[in-house]
Amino acid sequence: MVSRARTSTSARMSTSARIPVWEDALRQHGYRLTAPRQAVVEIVAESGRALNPTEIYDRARVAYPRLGLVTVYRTLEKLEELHLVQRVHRPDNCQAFIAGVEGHQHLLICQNCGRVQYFSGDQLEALIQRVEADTGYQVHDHWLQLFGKCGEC
Amino acid sequence: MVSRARTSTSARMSTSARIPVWEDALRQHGYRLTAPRQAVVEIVAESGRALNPTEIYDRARVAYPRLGLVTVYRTLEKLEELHLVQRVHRPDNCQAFIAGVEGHQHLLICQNCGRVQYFSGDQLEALIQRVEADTGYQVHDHWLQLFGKCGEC
DNA sequence: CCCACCGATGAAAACCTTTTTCAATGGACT
DNA sequence: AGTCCATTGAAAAAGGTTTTCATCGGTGGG
Repeated sequence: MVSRARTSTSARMSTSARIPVWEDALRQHGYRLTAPRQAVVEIVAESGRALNPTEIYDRARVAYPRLGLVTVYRTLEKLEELHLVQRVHRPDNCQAFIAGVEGHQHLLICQNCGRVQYFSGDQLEALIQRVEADTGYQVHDHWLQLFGKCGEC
Repeated sequence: MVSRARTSTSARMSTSARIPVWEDALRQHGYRLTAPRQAVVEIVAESGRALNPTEIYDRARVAYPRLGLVTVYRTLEKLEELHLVQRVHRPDNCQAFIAGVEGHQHLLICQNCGRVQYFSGDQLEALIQRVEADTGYQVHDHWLQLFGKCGEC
């Protein structure tokens, strides 16, 4: 029951299709494409759940056992800088990462299994204008996150 | 330029008026009211900015120099459990605390000085229903945070 | 008003995650 | 193939949070 106009980018681009895009982005920003980086990219690009550095490390070592945890941190830093991944904030854990999407989208997170879905169309302009008038703040950015239970949980 | 109906609870209750309420809440839940706790409560209740444990520790020690950092952590844990304080999540730091308010309200945070203001009236019901229909998730909770620049910055 | 109990405290140690350091490695371009 | 320098992994350092434990002191009962 997904209306086309509202389909999230993560649904539009298959997770495996994301990998060459990320690898190009790394190269185009002067970063070398190495085996340990490929192992990290592969895990994060293909996960529909937010993963923390240790989880990524454990999973990526299956494909590349020599991988060091430090490299996971360093690769995530670069992927975040290129907006290829983004950090997911949850009440108990703000150190998890998920593949990013283009444009302004928000997250819907399953509290049970951690599955993450993007959505857009928040229409907060009126609210933001009202809050600006009420408080004297200038609003430059906003976060909206929904928490719940996914269809499979 | 604050419209009355929308005034935040934090504006309605003066920060100093919050202290006896908090102290009662602690007692009513079987927690003792001690000097170190009072020192912590006073700092958090009176701050309009989100403070992290070390900042609270530094400020509270002015009034109570024997205070230990561990007590700050333990007191924050209890205040959070009683919903008297809440954690503030920001892109770079999710370990800061601010006095909580009753009911469902959201945060507006100054990116420059850290001043925090509550607001309400998000009217996200329609959006949430649409996202539920699109994704098959059941939404149980949401976070909305605005970031910007306060009137004094 | 004093006592006794047991929750609360502070210091130190343990823990866990993240960052820094550094010598060795190996992509990418010539 | 050779050179340069970004990248790597291991180890150490750093930082922040939690646990441990002996002592202290609020609070309620006598």
